[in-house]
Amino acid sequence: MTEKGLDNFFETYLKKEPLFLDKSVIQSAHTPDEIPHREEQIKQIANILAPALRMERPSNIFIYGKTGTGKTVCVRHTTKKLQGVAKQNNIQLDIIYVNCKLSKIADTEYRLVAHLAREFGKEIPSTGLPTGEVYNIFYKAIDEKKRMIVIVLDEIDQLINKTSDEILYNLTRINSELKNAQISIIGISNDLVFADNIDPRVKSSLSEEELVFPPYNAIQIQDILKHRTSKAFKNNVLEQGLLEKCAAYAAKDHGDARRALELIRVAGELAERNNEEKVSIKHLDMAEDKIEKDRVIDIITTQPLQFKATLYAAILLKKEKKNTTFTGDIYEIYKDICSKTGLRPLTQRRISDIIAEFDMLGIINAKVISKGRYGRTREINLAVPPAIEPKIKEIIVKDLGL
DNA sequence: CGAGATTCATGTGAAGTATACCTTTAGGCTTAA
DNA sequence: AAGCCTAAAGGTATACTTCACATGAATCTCGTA
Repeated sequence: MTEKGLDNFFETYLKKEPLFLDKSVIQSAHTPDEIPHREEQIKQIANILAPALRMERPSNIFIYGKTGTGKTVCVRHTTKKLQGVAKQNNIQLDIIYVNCKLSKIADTEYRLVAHLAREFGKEIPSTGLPTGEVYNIFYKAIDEKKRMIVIVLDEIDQLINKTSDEILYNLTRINSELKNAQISIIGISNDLVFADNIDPRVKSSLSEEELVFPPYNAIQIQDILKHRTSKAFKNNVLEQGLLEKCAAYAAKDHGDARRALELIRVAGELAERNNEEKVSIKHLDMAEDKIEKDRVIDIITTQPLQFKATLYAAILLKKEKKNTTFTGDIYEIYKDICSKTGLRPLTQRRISDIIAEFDMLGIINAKVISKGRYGRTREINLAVPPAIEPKIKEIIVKDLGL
């Protein structure tokens, strides 16, 4: 594009009628004022948390529900309101929200507690301190004055699966050590059976109250979509039947409202980019692809080099022969890649773990199978759409300097 | 022919190692009175 | 003498390695019909 062309481009962009009225309303960070079909749950959470306003420690809450059932939104909404009232009445109440899944923020006990302490303005080094010491710093930081603290641990199942349930034990035990402050924990889990695997002692103290968020049905998702899109989009830019279709997409396996909202937002962005006046079903399909693509690419670019090399081996191997691959094959190719790039090869033991992690991330499907006489291994398949494989390869090749 | 033993290739758990980073402590140097 | 800097000592978390044992169905072996 020439300079002149670029000028023109921005000029026309500015003149162009935007399709959006207020895009932020359907972005994932947005906490709406009204949450349809969750009145009951919000009421319950509010009831449980209300004692905080009288400086009585609210019961710990454990919330289950699949993705996109409004768990996070409801908790954020309720805590926000709670904090608002507390502030007006000069009540010392802190709400801390931690998403355990966001890579590297809180994926070990140390990092979680360090993160919490940092929320209270303490400097915690990334490594080197005993975990117990970090707990102490945290205790001291919060126990300075009389206050209530509500800690929201989102996607807590990820954290516990990766480490152990000791973290929860320590956290629930903190209260007995505190003189002034009191903390209350809200755990949010996507995994419905997750709590069955944790220490019963921990479980009973953590889930003094339990809430289950059922999936939305298609009608409810439509409702939510209507509600939000009416604020986000201009009138009449959504093609007839689009919301219904979008809701149907999202309700395919279970009612995932977050996904529905993301779909419609991305569809809108795509339509706008193509200078179209209406968002149509075509865009919805494109959006579905784009979301998946962005998700995968985002995960891959942030992986360490060794992980990339491993994934590259899996991709190469898939090209070579169409049928499924096994750990040993991948390891051989991986070693080749290492020697070509000067990367220090890791052991097969480690690669096995890396493969398992990619499985968790949903980048590959790995199933442990026994081939009888011919041993036992993982049966590995790429789980990324073939369309974006070249893109992934490109990224990895560049990063590995091949 | 069928039950039990064997076998393979790797899964998996535990313990050990390397690295990077932390705090504490003690000694040496500087500085100011 | 007090204050500050530096280096050594002693400690931790994390990512990885090493070691050793666990797995589980295809295949083999061998006793029996």
